[in-house]
Formats: sequence, C-alpha cells, structure tokens
Amino acid sequence: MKPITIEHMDLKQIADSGQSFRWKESGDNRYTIEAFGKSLTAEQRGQQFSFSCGEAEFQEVWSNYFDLGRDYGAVKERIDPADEYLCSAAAYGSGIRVLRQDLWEVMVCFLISQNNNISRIKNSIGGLCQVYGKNQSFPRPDDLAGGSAQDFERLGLGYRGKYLAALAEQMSGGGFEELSWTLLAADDEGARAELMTLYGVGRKVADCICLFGLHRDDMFPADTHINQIIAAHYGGDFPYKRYAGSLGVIQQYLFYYHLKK
DNA sequence: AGCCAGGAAGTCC
DNA sequence: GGACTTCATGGC
Repeated sequence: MKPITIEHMDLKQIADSGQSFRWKESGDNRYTIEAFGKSLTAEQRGQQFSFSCGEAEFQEVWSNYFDLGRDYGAVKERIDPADEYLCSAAAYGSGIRVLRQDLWEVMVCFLISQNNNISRIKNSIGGLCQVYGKNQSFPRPDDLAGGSAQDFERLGLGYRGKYLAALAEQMSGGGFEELSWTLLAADDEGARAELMTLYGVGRKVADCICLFGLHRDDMFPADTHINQIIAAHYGGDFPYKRYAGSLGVIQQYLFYYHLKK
C-alpha cells in the first residue's frame, strides 16, 4: 500500500517498550512484525510510514494492532501540566502506543516476564517459537502442551518453566477458548481475579494481560519500575482517577521513561 | 563481581 | 492480612 501519515507513533519506541517481544529490527527504523498469523514489514521516516501489506489487510489487522483508533493527542492533552515527571515521560515516549495484541501470546509472554529482563524474555520467546511453533510462529496452547516443565526450564525459562507447563496443560484442548469467553464477559476486576487463579499469575501479570491482551484501557500494571516511580515522584500514590480511560497509556509513558532514561 | 530484572508462591506469624 | 524467603539465570 502507499505510504501514510500517522501521528503519535514511533516504531523504535514501541519496539523498545517491553510490551511485544517478537519485533525484529530489519533496518534503520524498519521492523518485521508477526501477529494474528500475518507478517508485516513496517518502515518509518518521520510521520511517514510504509507497510508491506495491502490496503485491505492493513484495515483488517494492522490498524487495530497499532491502536490507530485511539486519539493519543487527546490523551497527552489531559496530562496535568503541573506534573513535571509525567510531562517529561510523555514527551520522551511520545510515539508509544499500547498495541492490541493476541490474548494467548500476551498470556505466555507476561507469564515468563516475571522477575526477568526484557532481552532475556525475548530470547525465551524466540526459543519457544523455534521449538514449538509451527513454522516458527507463536505456539498455540496445543503446541505447548507437548512440552514439560523441564523442557521449558532448559529453554531458559528457569523456574517459570513449571508455570508454563501448567498453563499449557490447562489451556490445551479448548481450555483457552473457554477461558477467553469468561474473560470477555467479565469486568476489569473479574478478569483480573480469573487470571490470578492461574498458577504463576499474580496481580501484576494479570494486569498486563488485561491491558495488552484484553485491551482494558484502565489497567495500570505496577512492576518494579512503576513502583519505584510512584515512591520517588508521587509520594506513594499516583492520581489514578484523573486519567480514567487512559491509565494504560499513561502507565506506558512512565514505564518507558524509567526504563530507558 | 554483584546487583537487578515488566513477581509470585510458599511459609511463617 | 502482612513481612520474609525462595526461586533460575542472563544482562549489564
């Protein structure tokens, strides 16, 4: 398709923001992305983007994936001008978007993410795709059900291997589809509670799954970075209510700023 | 070299 | 319900 203009979007920032672990840099400001069974090469020059797919596929898959339906300018305008830290964070990561990713992939990736670092998470996910994915795609529940806890441990997951083995076992054979229906019907707190019943899923991972996989815009996953920010800059209490409707985006600005700066 | 990582489970009280 | 410990291992 012909190049298009998109505001408030920066591929490198998104790639480095720790929400997706499978983007591959294939050149300067150029990435190859796989999602929902499709593959896309995206290239950016300023606000001009070229995508390798056709118009129809872009509208059907990628426009949603990049969250193009959200007005990020409006989110930024709501930021309290007196909040210097958040203003700096939003300016620094002004091209971040909260990707609308596949639920199952998000569940697996963030199960592995706990007490882990981003580059190591990427390696583990890459290994899972290589060993269990058809054609190196992201493995579905039934694909992973063939692996044991020890298999996953040896792939570099460490102690998280047993969590993934339990998840794959529980989600194979239609278990994931069943859970999906439950989650889609639940409100935010119900979805969080349901996810927290899974072995190895606590509040933070559940909130990441809700935000990145279920697109619950008001989830605000509190990891080690966010906790440090709130302790150091907000006296232990962030003004959540002020940003109702966009807490997930705000959280990403804060996270990315603390991660990269 | 040693601390840290997009934390959670287990085990106390 | 909270504090404390343990869990694998690569990154930097």
